[in-house]
Amino acid sequence: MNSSESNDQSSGRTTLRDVAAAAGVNVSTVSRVIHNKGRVGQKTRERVLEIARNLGYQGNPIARALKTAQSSTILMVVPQIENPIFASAIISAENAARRAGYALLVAYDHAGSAGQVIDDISRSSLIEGVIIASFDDDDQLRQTLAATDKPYVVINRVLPGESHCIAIDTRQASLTGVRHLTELGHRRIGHLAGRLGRFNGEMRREGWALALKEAGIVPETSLIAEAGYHPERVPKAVDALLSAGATAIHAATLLTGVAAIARLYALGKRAPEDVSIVTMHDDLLARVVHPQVTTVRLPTEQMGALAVSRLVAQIKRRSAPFDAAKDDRKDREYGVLLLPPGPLIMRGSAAPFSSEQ
Amino acid sequence: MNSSESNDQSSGRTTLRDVAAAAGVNVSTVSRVIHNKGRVGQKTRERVLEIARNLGYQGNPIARALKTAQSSTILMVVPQIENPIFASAIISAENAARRAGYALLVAYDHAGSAGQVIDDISRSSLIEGVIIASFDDDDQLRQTLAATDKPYVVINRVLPGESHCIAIDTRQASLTGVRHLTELGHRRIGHLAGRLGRFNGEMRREGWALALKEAGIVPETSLIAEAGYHPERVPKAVDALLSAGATAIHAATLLTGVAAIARLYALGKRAPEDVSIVTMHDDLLARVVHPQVTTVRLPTEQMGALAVSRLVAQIKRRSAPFDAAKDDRKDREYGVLLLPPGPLIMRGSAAPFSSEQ
DNA sequence: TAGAGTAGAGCAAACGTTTGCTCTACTCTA
DNA sequence: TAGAGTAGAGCAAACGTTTGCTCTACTCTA
Repeated sequence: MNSSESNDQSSGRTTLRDVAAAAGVNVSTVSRVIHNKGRVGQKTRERVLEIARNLGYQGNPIARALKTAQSSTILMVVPQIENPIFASAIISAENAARRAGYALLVAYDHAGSAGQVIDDISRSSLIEGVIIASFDDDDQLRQTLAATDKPYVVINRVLPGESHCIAIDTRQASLTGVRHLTELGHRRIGHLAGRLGRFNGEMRREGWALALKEAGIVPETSLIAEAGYHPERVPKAVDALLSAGATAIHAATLLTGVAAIARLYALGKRAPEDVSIVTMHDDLLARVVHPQVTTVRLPTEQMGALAVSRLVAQIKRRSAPFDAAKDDRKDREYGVLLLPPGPLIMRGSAAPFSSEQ
Repeated sequence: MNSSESNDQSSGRTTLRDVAAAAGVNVSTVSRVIHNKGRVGQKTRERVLEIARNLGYQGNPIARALKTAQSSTILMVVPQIENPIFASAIISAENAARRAGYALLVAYDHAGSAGQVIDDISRSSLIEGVIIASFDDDDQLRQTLAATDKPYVVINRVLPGESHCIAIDTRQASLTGVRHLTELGHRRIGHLAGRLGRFNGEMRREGWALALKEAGIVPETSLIAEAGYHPERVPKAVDALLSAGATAIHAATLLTGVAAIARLYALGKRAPEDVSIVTMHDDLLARVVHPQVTTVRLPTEQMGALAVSRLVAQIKRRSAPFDAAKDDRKDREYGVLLLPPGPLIMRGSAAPFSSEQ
């Protein structure tokens, strides 16, 4: 009845003012207690803390954000969420963000324009930085980045001239995978390519060629067939490689590698007896099919976590631009980061070359 | 030099005040123009609009949120992101949210406690509602929901006594799938079960049993083998079903269905020649293996989109609790929603029973 | 032509914080 | 014991909006 009786008459949520009133101190004191800032007496501190706890004070992130101009929110834009590489990057990024006190907004770039997504989201949320995975072409992505006034990190590709990139050295991954095949005695090794002309597609093709040359084999164009990330293009591509005499195939992605195995079955052939298959990225999928897939592990989780930590470092640097003392510790975090692939996981899809193949 | 020369001296971002000053009107007028609220003259409106455009005024979501107590942010908690069901629900939820003017925070519940996740996120973000997918048991989830003061929608399961649930009628999906097998002449149909005792596990088992009874077959316990969502448990489970004489298997999930096919290969058997496989949920995975998987499509995207629209309806209702006039239109959105499954997609993993099996 | 009505705008408070500055009452030192 | 120094607290402005209220200058109607 009494209007000063209860404070849940208005918003319902306990506010700094409520705590201050209950403790008989100024709101500024409560604020300082909560954030451990400024000097406040031992007894006052304890009393305020207890009252805050009793009243269930939570703090209003919005009000704090307005004052400090920091929303503690970052955005991650992905072009595909069903791709296990992005799924695992999202998981690890979300974990890393939460640990760093940031919330992660995830947006799916269904229109194929990361810039548009960023604009849309910015309308309803104040985001402090962006992690971008995108299939946009170099120029378009560069434009998007140029138009962004926020810190960002590009993942899963290297954009020439752009230093805030974190990618996986898939050239090395392909090299490792194909080397395994040459060591198994294969000489005619096909490459079921990703998207040629794009970063990851080219890296893989180069890795394939490198491993071949290493073994004294001349890479032949006829042993390259492009399928991108599209399983439906795999059968035709596999057929082409088989016609070219491939006894082994290096697939650019786990999904197309699995599809290649399926194609072999459909042709009445088998992996690895008739054709060996090696791909990259490890995931449930690799263990759920027969034969289980021999693959090079990719540090996708590391990529997600590092993207967050680099982004957060940028955000912090920006909010304290002249604090050079702290900067030196972070300086090494500048520059393109190309993560080495994980180990080769030998499972059942690759076997020694046999003259009967 | 002149402190009134430029406004990018402070935050850098154009503010309502900047626009008002440039247009020679009060900030309140600008606000009304931007939001189409209140009466403002035609000429003033146009002038303000143009100046706002020229200055690149964007609006500050944080300030708006503080004033209106609406952050336009919702949280989606998922227990697995690599599960294609959740991946597709996330995609569609994110799209629906963005269209409704909301941003979607995605959090991965790695600790198996949705409540903890909600608390953590609430610390850094003001969220208006929560979409929860969880593997917590009924009691734990109920506790979490009771502790939440925000609107919520539980997806992918029905919690007895809880009306804000959206699930897929997987009993019907299993019925459809198994009926297909009985129609193909199979009599001994094994069930590669999900997690028995849990909602989706039980629904599927019931659907399997229903279809059997429909065909005059008595469901036998020996024809049920539990594998959950764990592919590594599939081989043993499949072996058990085969020992029990199964000529066909209904797998509770696409992933275990695929693993079952792999197990057959490992045993020197084949699908569908030796054993037919039918599962549920359609996804790239179903088309990437050999044989391609016969499956019952699940409306996972619809589930994600509906979760958002129901949640948003709840949020709106809460912010205008006494506006009964608008309510009647939304009333039908109350109550548990059990979405009918999609059609059976016939691919290569199920074939007519043959006496040679 | 006088009075009522209204369209178009401005004023000012408020949302819940943070933080620079000020004030008070001590505790030291010389 | 007087003066300087400091610990502990409060004051008040500000972040960028939204919105109820007020004010002014019209345009009507009788």
